[in-house]
Amino acid sequence: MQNKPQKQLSQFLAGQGLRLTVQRERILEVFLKAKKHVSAEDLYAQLRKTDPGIGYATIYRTLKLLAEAGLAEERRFHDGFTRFEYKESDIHHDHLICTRCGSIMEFENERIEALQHDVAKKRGFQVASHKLELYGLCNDCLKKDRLKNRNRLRTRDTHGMYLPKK
Amino acid sequence: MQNKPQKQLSQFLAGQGLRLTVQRERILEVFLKAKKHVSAEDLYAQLRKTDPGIGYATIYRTLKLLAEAGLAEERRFHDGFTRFEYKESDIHHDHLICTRCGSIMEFENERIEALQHDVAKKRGFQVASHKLELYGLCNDCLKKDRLKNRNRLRTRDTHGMYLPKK
DNA sequence: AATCTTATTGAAAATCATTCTCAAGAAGGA
DNA sequence: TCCTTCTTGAGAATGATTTTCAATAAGATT
Repeated sequence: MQNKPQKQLSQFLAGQGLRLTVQRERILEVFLKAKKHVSAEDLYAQLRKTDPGIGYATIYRTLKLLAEAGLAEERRFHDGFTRFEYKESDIHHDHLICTRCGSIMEFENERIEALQHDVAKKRGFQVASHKLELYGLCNDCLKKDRLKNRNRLRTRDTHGMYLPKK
Repeated sequence: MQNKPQKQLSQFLAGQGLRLTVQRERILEVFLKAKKHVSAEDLYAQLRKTDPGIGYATIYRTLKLLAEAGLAEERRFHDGFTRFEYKESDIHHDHLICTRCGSIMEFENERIEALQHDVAKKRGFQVASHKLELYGLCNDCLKKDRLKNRNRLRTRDTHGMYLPKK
């Protein structure tokens, strides 16, 4: 069961009259090992360590292929470039994105999905896919903020005024 | 009350030590008249009819200003470019986007918003803003599909096979 | 294994929306 | 009117992604 994605790719390629190349195998391999939400740049940086000859174009092309093969999903958040995510199953999930540290968390909520369909139905709209992203501050960043505030409190003077830094 | 947006802009500019120019006035005017979700290109096309001298850069710059002044909101859907929408109030709304004809509809649903906050709270995440987009087929496009299918049924032969086109 | 066809690759050029640069032109205060 | 500083328009620059094209490699055929 370990090489299911590989099989899925080669079957897709065969079905389309396309060829399985070393580059495609390597890109898939690194893509699977990578953390979620990888950009083409991430993959390029990772791949050039082991496959120095590989080009940007090939990575972009292969990523697109993986998406067509159902192995990857294309995501665009608000930082200007496209990220890809391994698609393990058909379970859809949404994202929480920290605007300070850039971390991305996932969640799923069937009640939200149900309400979305209600809204659409009311308008005669047939939903094919959706995108829900919550932007804000993650727990870690909030913690750091609280720490900073606590320190600030400690450096007030006797009148309760903040002392100048340093 | 008709020129509230104009006032809002000039107050914003004054507050920032910026200047109210004819270009800015014209762009705001056309922006307000335009349909929702205008791109810089839309505005450029519209403006060049009456103000042929105006440049792309000025439009982009002004649109950004309008956003800072709280008059416009920047939106990025999945067609590659940025659209701006007049912000009439603080009521947030989400979008239904037809992937065939490109039409964009709006909706608001407080129950969805409430659930979003629940999800975030559970992770210690502080939501500042969010984005919810439903992609699919709008009522009109679905109607057209149904029509097409009906015609197709009528042109089957006596064995129930579809007849070749034309 | 040798051959042939056609997909694939890498490098560099092209794209395209958006941003920046900079000299010339306006706003608005003195 | 003069002066300072902001703004403008044209075109160059940016930067992620695509395309081009000649060289290379997959995989089918012999």
